[in-house]
Amino acid sequence: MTTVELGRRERKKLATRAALSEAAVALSLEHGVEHVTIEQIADAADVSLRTFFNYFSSKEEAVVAGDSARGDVLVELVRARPADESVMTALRTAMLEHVEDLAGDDQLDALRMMRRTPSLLPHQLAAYADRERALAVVIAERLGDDVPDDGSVGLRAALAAAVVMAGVRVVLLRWTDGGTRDRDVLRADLAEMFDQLAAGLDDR
Amino acid sequence: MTTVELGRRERKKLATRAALSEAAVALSLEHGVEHVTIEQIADAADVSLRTFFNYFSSKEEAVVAGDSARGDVLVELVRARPADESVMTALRTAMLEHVEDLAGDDQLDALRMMRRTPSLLPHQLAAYADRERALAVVIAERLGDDVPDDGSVGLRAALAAAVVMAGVRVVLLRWTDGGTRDRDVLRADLAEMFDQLAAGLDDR
DNA sequence: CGCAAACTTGCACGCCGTGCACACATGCGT
DNA sequence: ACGCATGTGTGCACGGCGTGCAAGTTTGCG
Repeated sequence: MTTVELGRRERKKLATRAALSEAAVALSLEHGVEHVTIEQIADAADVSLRTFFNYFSSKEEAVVAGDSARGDVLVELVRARPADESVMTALRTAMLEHVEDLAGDDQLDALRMMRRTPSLLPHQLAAYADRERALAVVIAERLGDDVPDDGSVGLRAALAAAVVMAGVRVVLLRWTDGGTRDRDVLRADLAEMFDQLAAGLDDR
Repeated sequence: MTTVELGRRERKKLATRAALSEAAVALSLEHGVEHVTIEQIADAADVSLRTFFNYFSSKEEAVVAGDSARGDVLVELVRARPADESVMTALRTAMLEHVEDLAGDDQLDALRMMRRTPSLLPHQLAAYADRERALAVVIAERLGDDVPDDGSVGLRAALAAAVVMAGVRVVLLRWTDGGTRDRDVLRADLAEMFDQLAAGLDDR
């Protein structure tokens, strides 16, 4: 992790950012995203409205930030898999590990709130796209491709990243929308998703 | 097509919508999306600013509308494939047909402009998500699933739709970002994309 | 022709997002 | 310990955004 040594300044920044994001989620859970103003969020985090915009460029970004951070963890889990694992094996294993990181019911409630708020959808998808780019780089490295500084990768890596993120998104959406909170169900759906991808999605 | 018989009212509405969308694209191409105000778009389409919001809820939506409509065509092409084709065959064939619909250089310039405008990304992705839902329904019907009125579909259909849309997005992005305008290159990349999906994206 | 429904428009209002200037805190070299 | 360069927080101002509302206009239909 990069969280080893930070000066007071850095720590304060992270704390403020976290406070803003948490306030955004809490207020949105209570009143609905649409009915929360940025000013309320800033007040709850005890900073000025102007300062809010030093950290996030919109209310939606603040609400989604937590979810986004969880996605970064997934990318790191993939990177941490042994180099001799195939791409799809590494992705599958990392994803199943990642299910453990989904914490308690409050986080799940927040997830549900986000997934069913239409105005949040564009920003959630944009967050997915960000992680997809990061994941593509990790996959390209695993494939032995050399990745230029601009982050452009080959078709194969970009495709694998996009497809798996799409699969994860679909499975996660169905799980949060469904009534159950049983993680075994989620694990089973993820496994089936990877199985179908491996089988080429063929129906004949 | 559904464009057979429309009253004057409906035709005017479609014309206004098209005029707004085209004005949005033209002005964005000329000045950049960020520097175009909704008022300018409304003026160019010769309607009031207030009327703009009767058609689109944001500038971005208007700019992306054309691209979005093209996506609907793709979904219809898939639906039109013979019922005895497998899902992946129908998707592959429809997509290759769809390449023909990409018209001249001006449309391509518009596409390029959209793809490289960051503030448009969320709305483009949301548009993709809309078509993904429609595509999932078409796929579910082809699989013989019965689709309830709320549009919910099985994992298999949802997954196939999401994965193929993700693949198309990746290939299209790489093509527009690359220098070439050669459609044979695009066709080849699409074919390779489907091949890799069929092969389960496996690298061992 | 006349009415009901749909569409357009102007107005008003509050929120959003940013540039700017200035105050203040921090870290760093001396 | 001190002072300076740099970075961060805040208030202010301003223009654009998005919507509810009510009044005016057009369209479709009996």
